[in-house]
Amino acid sequence: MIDIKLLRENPEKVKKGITAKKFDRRLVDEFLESDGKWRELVKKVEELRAEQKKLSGKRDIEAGKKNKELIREIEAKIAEVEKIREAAHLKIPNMPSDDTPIGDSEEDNKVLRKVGEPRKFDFEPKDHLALGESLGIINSESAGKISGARFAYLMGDAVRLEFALVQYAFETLTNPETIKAIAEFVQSGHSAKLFIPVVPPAMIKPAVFERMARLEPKEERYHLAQDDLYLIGSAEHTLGPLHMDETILEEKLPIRYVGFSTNFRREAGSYGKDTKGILRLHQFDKLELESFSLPENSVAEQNFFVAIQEYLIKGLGIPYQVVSICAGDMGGPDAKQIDVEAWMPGQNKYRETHTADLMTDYQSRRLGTKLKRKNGKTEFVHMNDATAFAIGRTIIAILENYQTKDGKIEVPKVLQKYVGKKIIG
RNA sequence: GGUGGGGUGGCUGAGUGGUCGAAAGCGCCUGACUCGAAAUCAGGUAUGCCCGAAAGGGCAUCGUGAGUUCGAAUCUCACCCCCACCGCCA
Repeated sequence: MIDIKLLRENPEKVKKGITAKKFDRRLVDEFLESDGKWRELVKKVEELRAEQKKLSGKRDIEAGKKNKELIREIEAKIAEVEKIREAAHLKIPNMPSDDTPIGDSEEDNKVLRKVGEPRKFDFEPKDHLALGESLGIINSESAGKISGARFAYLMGDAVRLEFALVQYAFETLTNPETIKAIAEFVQSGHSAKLFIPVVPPAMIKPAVFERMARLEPKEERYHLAQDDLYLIGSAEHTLGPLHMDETILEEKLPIRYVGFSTNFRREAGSYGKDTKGILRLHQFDKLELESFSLPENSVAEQNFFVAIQEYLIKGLGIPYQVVSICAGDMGGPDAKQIDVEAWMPGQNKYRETHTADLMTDYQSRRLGTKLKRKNGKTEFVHMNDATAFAIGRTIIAILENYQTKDGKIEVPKVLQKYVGKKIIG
């Protein structure tokens, strides 16, 4: 939810932001109109309730009864207006940050930097599926028979790679020296608080999903009708509400988590897109960063997350580019979105492997996650979430970038001790 | 799944129809004492919303929602969650 004060005091600014995000600007007027009515009615009913208190203090039963009827009448009206007001408020997205590129689609995203030279092959590089199948570590065919399209079996060394990535990330994110160096690199004095590893629930209640502003698009979610629960599409979905309806003391911030989870996505609307291999599956494992921070530090926190992503992927020796996502292409709750895209020789292009979202107070306002300042004032915390590793996609990047002429895979140096070998094949 | 107990402020925890937005302790803030700190003492310390330039005033909130009542933390109903024990089970 965006700040009601901003809506009332600067509707033009909100309209501008909303339009940039390709939302209907009339939502703002809809909100303001119902908000005006709502305020009028609230004032009235509160006066009546004050009267009611006096009457009950005097034990004036008759007058109290009459007054009560009036109160009920107005309460009914308020409920009506409030429905419209709330609906409009919830639909209004977060405002894009000032440095977010304007644009409608992927084409308008801005490449901030490219790091690492794509490797020159002296043979025709294969794509990950061809490599994975011939090595017997990716099995799409059986998955198709057993579970359908967009499922896969990871086997053997692909599984070793998966858990190697998990260990590599956990080790990095809980290493005081590394985190301190990255934090200092981003901004002098930025908190070097370590990440708490989490395995969060993979199912979530609809109401909480809604409060995370992540239930929509619903057609993208798997719903378990029998228990009215949704499968998460990211660990973010159950990490974000971890401090729902809580007030956190200023000195406890930032709080940082790294969650491992299996994620479920219906991939509605992407029929025919990336249908081969493991780039876009209904089920995939991912390590996700989530943090709750002071508002004044949240921009640096996002940069910190991006720096961690770069550290991790650079450590693997995979070329990548960092992209600033334009207003029309980013998520509703985002104020700013930065993606890291890894070089994938099999497709001869960069593909998204990481994303870092700055939510400012948009989610925390819905979730009721607040902070209490040392001076006693409370406000909403700022939230950030980001990918540490989308494991499947990182495996793709490793297979394709590290393939040898005879179809084997060199294991990136930082992973060798976890995989237990230098060559797959 | 069964039985029992319970959800109260940043935390612990009292309170079973009106004087309760709520005792007490912890924590936190301010002041005194101190060279300074600790300890001690005194005072302060929930949130949201509405009206107001402000001072201030008002309303709501004791898991959530509905209800009974002139009046609800306290009574009724539904739901959610937690704990204990039993059963079942990876």
